[in-house]
Amino acid sequence: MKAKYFSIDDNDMAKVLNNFNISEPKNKDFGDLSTNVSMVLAPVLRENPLVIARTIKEDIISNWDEVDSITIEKPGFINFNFKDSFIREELKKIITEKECFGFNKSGQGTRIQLEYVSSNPTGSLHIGHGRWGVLGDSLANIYSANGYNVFREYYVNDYGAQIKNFANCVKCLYLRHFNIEIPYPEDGYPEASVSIVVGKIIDKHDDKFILHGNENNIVDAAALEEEAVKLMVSHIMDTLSSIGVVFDRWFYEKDLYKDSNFEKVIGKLRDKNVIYEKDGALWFKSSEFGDDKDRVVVRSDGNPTYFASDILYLINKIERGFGTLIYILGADHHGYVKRLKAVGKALGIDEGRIAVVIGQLVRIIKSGKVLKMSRRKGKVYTLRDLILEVGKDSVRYFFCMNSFDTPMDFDIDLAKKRSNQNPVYYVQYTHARIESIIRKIKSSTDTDIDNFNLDEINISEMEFKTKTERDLAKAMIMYPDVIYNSCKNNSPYFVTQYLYKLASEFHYFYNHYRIITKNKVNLNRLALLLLIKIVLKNALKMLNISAPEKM
RNA sequence: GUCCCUGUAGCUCAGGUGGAUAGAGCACAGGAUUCCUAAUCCUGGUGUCGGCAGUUCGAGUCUGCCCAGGGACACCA
Repeated sequence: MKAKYFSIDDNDMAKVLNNFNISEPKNKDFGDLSTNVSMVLAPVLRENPLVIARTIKEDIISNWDEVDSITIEKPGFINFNFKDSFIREELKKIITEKECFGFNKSGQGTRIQLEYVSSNPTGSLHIGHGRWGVLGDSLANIYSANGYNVFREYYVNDYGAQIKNFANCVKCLYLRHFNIEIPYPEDGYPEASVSIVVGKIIDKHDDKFILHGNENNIVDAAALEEEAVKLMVSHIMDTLSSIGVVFDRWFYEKDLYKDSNFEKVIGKLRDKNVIYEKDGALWFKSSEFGDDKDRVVVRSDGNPTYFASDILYLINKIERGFGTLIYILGADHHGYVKRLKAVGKALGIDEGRIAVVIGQLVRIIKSGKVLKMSRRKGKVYTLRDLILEVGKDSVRYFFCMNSFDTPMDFDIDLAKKRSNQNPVYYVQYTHARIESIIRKIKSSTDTDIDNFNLDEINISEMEFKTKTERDLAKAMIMYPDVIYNSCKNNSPYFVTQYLYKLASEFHYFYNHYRIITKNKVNLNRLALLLLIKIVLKNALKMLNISAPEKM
């Protein structure tokens, strides 16, 4: 049998390594961990999986110090339990690592840039932007926790046709305020939303942008545009920061065109022979690199397209030395993925360095009905409205609750409920309850909780007197895995799911066992409680959701 | 027409690399508090995993085709 291990050729070995797993079984009764390795080996070794399982059990797993009670089940699963001593060793890490418990170094300091939201500064953020913002921010936290060197960036489109259009709308409404009528742009933005910006400009600057005594040129359009963009960006910044979404850099599109950078890049692309002229426009040969068709870089009127900026920005990111670039885009932008990757390929950038996360769209549900958005009339339920209505914690939790692949419905009524129907409260209540117990210990027992030093707890002597306590301990030591996996899968919702599970186990524990009985504290359980508090806080911090002392 | 996403319990959704009896929450019904916050806990689940084929020891998971819903397909951004 042993000889057979060595007779596996590389091909089969790869297959085995790819397919075998060791994980928590769906059904807890099977044990703490389970592996399918013998079933994966069976076809390769041409041996009954049960026989292989027995060999592995005897020769390998039984030698592991961490493991207790190994069993073999039907098709060939090997199930085993952790020794309590192993769980205790893992628990010690919570005390030594504290707020860093759960972190790992798998990212090896790779510099990684995340770009998200990047909404045009021509209007308020909508609900979807909130989802990308929260997703991006949480993901950034998770990557950091996995040892990456993370940089968060918002790309401001302050260049091109859309911004000109916006500027014209602003100009028109601004002049109208001073009784100068010019026609409102036909494809202009809704007046209702533009007028908010214009109102602010007038409050701040009054008629500063009016050029007096000049018949042909009545307004300083460039300065007005600059001010309008500035106000919009700061409005967006305020909204996002109110839910904890902050950036290391706000990157302005205009900067890409400084110092004739554009001409230089076009020159480079020409040298690489990936660009050509047709119908008076300049085209990029994206179809040669996996896109459906070639794309225009410079229009026949001489203006660069948005795609041109994409190219410049991509090159800029690479030149700044980021190892991996993550783009978080809404589903309405998925068409860009192919051309973006095409540019990467054309420039010889390793494919794995450009990752695109496509998030599906969000609908608002209010009183059981889909809230209809009428952009034209400017009657939009904005992100700011949502934040004001349900609050930061609910916004963050709800946006992290689902896989981003799922189009999501945001149920406003649910998010506002202060009851067990609302998962945010359920999770936060756990923390508040722990704090409450601590207060109680302080006020009505002789245990000196203020000087109760976790470092002094002798975890090695901790006992798991009930299955509940052991399960709680086990749930806690699984937390680092959650952080690792949620990074690997770009899925912050693993953390929300974990939080809910941990909260649920805690509430069960709380309802069935007492920490304080007749003014005496059960120190074993108190220790467990304080450990949960740390893990809970860490997980909440990963999603930037508050851990309240009281509720 | 082409491309992307989705289809799992009444509703909202998990089901990370195929694995054991497909799971949570909500809703609904009943129960629990002399005692640390009842914003809690306990009990109650027969589902054509959208459909049909295929791959294999094994498919909700992989492949193909079909059906349904959402989104994207500009010298707009």
